[in-house]
Amino acid sequence: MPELNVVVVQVADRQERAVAAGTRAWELFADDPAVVAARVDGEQRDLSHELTEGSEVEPILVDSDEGRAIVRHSAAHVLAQAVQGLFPAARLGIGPPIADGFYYDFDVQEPFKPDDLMQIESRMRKIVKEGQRFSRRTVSEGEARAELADEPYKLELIDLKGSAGQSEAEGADVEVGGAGLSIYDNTRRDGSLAWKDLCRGPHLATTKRIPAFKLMRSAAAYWRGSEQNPQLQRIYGTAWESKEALDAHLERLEEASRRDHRRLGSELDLFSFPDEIGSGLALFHPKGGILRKQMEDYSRQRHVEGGYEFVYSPHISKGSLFETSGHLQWFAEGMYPPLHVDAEIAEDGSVRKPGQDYYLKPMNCPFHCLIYRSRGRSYRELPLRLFEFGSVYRYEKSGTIHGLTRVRGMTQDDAHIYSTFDQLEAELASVLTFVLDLLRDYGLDDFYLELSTKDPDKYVGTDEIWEAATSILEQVAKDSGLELVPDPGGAAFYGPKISVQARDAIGRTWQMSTIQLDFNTPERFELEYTAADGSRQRPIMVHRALFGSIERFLAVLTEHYAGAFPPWLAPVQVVAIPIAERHEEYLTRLAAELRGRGIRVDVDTSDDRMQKKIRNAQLQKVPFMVIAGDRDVDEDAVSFRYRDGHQDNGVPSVEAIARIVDVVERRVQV
RNA sequence: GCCGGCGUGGCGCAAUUGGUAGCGCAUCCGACUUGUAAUCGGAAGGUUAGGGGUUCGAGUCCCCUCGCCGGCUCCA
Repeated sequence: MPELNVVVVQVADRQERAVAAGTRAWELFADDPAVVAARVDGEQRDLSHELTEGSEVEPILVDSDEGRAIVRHSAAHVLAQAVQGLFPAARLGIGPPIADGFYYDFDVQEPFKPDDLMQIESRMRKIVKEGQRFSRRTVSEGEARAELADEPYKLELIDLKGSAGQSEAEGADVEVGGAGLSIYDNTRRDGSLAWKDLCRGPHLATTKRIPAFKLMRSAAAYWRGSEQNPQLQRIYGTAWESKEALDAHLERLEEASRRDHRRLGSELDLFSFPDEIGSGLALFHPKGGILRKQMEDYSRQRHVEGGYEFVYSPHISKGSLFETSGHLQWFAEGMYPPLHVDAEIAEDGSVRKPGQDYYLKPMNCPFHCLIYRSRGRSYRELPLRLFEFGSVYRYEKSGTIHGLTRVRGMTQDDAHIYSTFDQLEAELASVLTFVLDLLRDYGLDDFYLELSTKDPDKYVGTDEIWEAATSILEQVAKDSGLELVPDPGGAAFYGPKISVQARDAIGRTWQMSTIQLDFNTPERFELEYTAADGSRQRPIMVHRALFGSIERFLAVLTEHYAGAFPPWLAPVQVVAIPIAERHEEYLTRLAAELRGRGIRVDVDTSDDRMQKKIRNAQLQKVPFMVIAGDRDVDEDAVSFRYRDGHQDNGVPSVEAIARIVDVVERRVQV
């Protein structure tokens, strides 16, 4: 029997082996159920892949990112088979693996209903049980077209592939990526064909190897991601390497929903969105107001220290300002429509005065530019840092509004820095440090950076300035020591940017701060400064917002802390709980002292039972409960109870006050 | 904006095949004062998001509007 030499790469070692010709990848791994596919010479392959001389073969384990993607991709095929079984008229879109799961898009007459999902899922379970084999065969374009004649969307994908262009549809490369075309057959144990799909693979050996999955929801999605295209019905599912991993994922989702700031916002009485006001417009209640004020006060203090100057600008302006800035030309649909004022119509209906259009401002920068331009500027004044908590209004599409994270009215902690090119590097470095320090003070400390660079099809300014500015940004980002993720082509047309992404307590990432260079706006506003040599120069403008918007930042903090804010931010820092009515006076005196030290404290003098008061404070996630009964009063002490339920009894009141004040001043979490 | 789902007192929920709206918490009143997550009793509170229609009869069925939720698209 002819032999081959192959290299088997296990986790910790490489070993050369001679195997019989015709050996398939799975044979190297003794049919280990944890191995779902193989990496052969750098390419992901099915376990049934036939090895060739010199192949380097590495197992892909089910609990790796690649392994889970293969499980999910296979689950997507099972989903599609189940759907076409139940709804033979359903035409296939694409069905890729995604973070935490998979989806498949279908063109169907009737959108799926919740009951349909249950039916589909149970049919999927049958298919999994059947243990259908996934087998790959390569086909010519003509063969593929013939076999998929009934699947117009697949044919379109083949067209796209043929027409040189990379397919832009997310996930489409999963169907037709790589060199040739391949079709995956699902065959039953008796060898009959159950289903097939155009697909690059790889897949699991059989459907039975899908360890755990669940359908999550259905929703419409535009074909190939474009609003111009028809909508298909998408079914989302999740799939994992084990039942335990699936359960853990579902538990994470529940945890996320327990932390949902919209829910906590009403439970903790922080804010609301009354229908009477309008979509995406929030009302901050007193407790939310305290949080917001704390955030703003501390931010202001840091900005003073950082050399920013504070400015204010109105919420509305004549349209001409936004013509100068370019907003009306490019982003009018993102702005509230104008208020038309001052028009006068004569008796005979003729226009005596045409009137003016005023707009709610969607950004603060035009105003700051006018402040810059209000008089001649010298290079000695630069960098000039203008800061404002500026409230802006954007007419976001109705379907995109989401709690405090996507609103129509928001307040940005916005600043614009006008700088010479020579100052740029030092200024950007200090801004980035400033940003990260501030975010850390609010308890976020796990970051990475994203560098968005020029979109070659859409930009203003010279290539030289883009290159120079981009390399400065990159240098600054690298010097921070943080992970840097490139975002090629992601820049706005007017300049590159760095954005700071923060991971929260349960590992989700949020885009927080952005530091954005702008070569365009100074031009449009004809901003200048007089340089040392007397020449007129144009400053470079930097837009930066640290919180992004206060509303959004509050939402992120709420979810990060699950509503249990660190004491310095907590709306109520201390609840004093008397065990009986006769202890109220003692606690009232203590509370007065705390209040004198700037602590937000309530004494619960309601006629509830003390246990009930503890429960209420606990549900409100108050950081400190100080409880006093006879023993404490006698000893001039209090008993602490913390949010985690642990207690510390008989603490002398002087020490108790010091402890609370200390934690608040140090801005630490308890 | 698009597709789908949902919309019952402040909040969370219930109302068999369409038969005339209930419960818990919160609120108010009264009693009780009790060492670490819910004391007891009573009262008040809803033209079932709004409008139109079908029906002897609509919270339940149909249409429109508004809002919310989940995705898609968008996010200067």
